[in-house]
Amino acid sequence: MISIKDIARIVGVSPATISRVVNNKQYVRPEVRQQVLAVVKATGYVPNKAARSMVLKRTFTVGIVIPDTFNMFQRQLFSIIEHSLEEHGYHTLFFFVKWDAKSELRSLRAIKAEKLDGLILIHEVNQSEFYDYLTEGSIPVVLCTFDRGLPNLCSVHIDEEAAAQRATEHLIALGHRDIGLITGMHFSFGAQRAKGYRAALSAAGIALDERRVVFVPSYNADEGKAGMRVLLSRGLPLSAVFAATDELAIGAVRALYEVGLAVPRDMSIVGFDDIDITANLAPGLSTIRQPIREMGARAAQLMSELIAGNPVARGSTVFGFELVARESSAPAPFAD
Amino acid sequence: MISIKDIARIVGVSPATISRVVNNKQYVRPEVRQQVLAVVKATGYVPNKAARSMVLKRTFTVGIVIPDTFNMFQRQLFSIIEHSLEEHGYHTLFFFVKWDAKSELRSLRAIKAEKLDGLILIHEVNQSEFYDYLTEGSIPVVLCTFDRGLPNLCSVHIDEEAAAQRATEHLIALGHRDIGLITGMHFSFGAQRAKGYRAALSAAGIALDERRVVFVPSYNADEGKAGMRVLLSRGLPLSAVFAATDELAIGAVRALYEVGLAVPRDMSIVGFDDIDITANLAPGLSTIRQPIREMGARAAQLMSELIAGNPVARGSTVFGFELVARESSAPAPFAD
DNA sequence: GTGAAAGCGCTAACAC
DNA sequence: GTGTTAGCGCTTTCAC
Repeated sequence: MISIKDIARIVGVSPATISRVVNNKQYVRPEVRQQVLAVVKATGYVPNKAARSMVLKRTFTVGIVIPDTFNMFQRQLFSIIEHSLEEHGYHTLFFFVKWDAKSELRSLRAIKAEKLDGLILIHEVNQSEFYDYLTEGSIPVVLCTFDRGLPNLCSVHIDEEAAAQRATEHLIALGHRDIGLITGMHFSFGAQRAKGYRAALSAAGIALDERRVVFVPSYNADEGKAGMRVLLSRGLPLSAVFAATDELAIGAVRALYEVGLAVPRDMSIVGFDDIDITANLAPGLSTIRQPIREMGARAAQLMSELIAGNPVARGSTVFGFELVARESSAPAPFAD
Repeated sequence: MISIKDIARIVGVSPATISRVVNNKQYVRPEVRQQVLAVVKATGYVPNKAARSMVLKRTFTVGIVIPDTFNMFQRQLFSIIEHSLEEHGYHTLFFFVKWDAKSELRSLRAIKAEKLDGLILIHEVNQSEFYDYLTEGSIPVVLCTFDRGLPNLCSVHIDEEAAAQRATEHLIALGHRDIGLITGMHFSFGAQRAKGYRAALSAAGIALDERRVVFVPSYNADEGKAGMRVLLSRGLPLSAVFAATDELAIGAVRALYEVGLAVPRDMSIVGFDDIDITANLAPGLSTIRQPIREMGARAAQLMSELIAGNPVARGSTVFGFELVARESSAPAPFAD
């Protein structure tokens, strides 16, 4: 591999001069600069990042911790963050972590070894050892789409509970009273969205029946299908279901389809997240839109400020959400 | 940041000994080894990867080049590759590249700077400068889901044309004669799948009408919707459409829904890839299944062999495919 | 078994 | 303006 010394030898100057040119520093005669640039181009020389980061003690790389089985919302989000970070001059290194202690600790080790400039979490880890590392201040940290009440960390998210309440209220406003909930275990948003659902029913004076609530292990379409089957099997009146993610909603619609029920004719469905695909389903899925672009861009920007050492307000940045009513939710039968 | 010297000082031995322990080398007294391990654990010491890779001239990192706007198939694929690579002891660094020369060249620079142990491409780049780098042999390379007839590179893919032909034949076997095609520009698979479609029609003695073929700029649902609208606007008889990806198919179904047409009652649709979501749509999408797990695992395994310097057969590894018939394709009206 | 020393590729003082 | 030097954190001979 061609190194800075090789270039120096070819041009007939010292490595220091090459370094100055490559890093756009002053104090190089224009002619020399041109010569160096020419040789760099001809040889395809690119400075070794490892060597560079060793002396600079900066890696220009920020880590992104995401769930091993990231869903479409998270996929969109991390694409956005990656792009924003790139605009701020940072590379991105992904750490896929599973929902178990071993995986978290292994990732933590890897993260430490990389000597990253910063870390963005899209995945809620659980190990206290992990949080100790995050809060000890050795690295700038931004939590994205959740917070944990850690006051000295920056986080970017929406009001999950209020949003879920809004989704449920939408169904109530359409005249539905027998409203089910499919949500997931793990990750605090699953419980927060359940809380919003309960709050909406309660505010509308609808008695909460826990048999209309299903917690599934994960947030994908397969689980949504399974969850809807459980709901149907309980035999209670049910005219609408709020699913805690769009993917759960998609699976729920599928379960209905398999038993010959149509959406929204026989059942209204509302999802959550407004992932790309929802608008293109048939019927289009009513859902809660998170301002994903703005959230991702803000996370990247906060990170960049944090790394630069600029003063940044710690704590939560709470974004607004929006109900997007599409075809999957319709007035309840016999609604007055 | 705590370094090997710190550990050495604490334990009261030399850095060399610490290195031996950390890397599981021989020639360390058991007692000393235990002591070192204890201090490593207590301090949370993790060797600096940059320093390590500088002396070893290995980074234990393989790059994955993926399209900036990766689709769900590619998302599944790179998750699989990432996991497999991890099992082989490698980290993964992603390079998102756009379909333009500037982006490709920028990524190429970044790739060179990282001094990666290997590179897997899920994205077909175009710049000859990029291919020069890939073929010059300075780094192990595996192409995944495509090949470019570069005999000295390893590639893993299916027979795109045969698979597309199979998809089209499925529609023909259901009695369809007026079959449209929606496919994309860029990436050779778009053209290969179009070729398979044409071959199937031709083999069945169905005259090819180019007005039933639409090339859209990209492979997502929005484009599928746009493509279907174009097809409908041309006013030709049409009872079935083959979409070159599942996402295109999803958009096509949506376009039909918006004008009050139902699948498969009014139109049969076949997609391609068998992404996760297709089985959970309503109706489920008939499609071509690529053996994505096997392909991803093989790509990772080839890479690992290549890095180890083991002899590996260069050229293409061609995997089989499978037609998955679900509800979106049904017999043609008036089929005999 | 263990330590001292060299060196990986680069940047940043500090001379000149 | 430019070169010399030291050193980032690590591994690896080579003495001992």
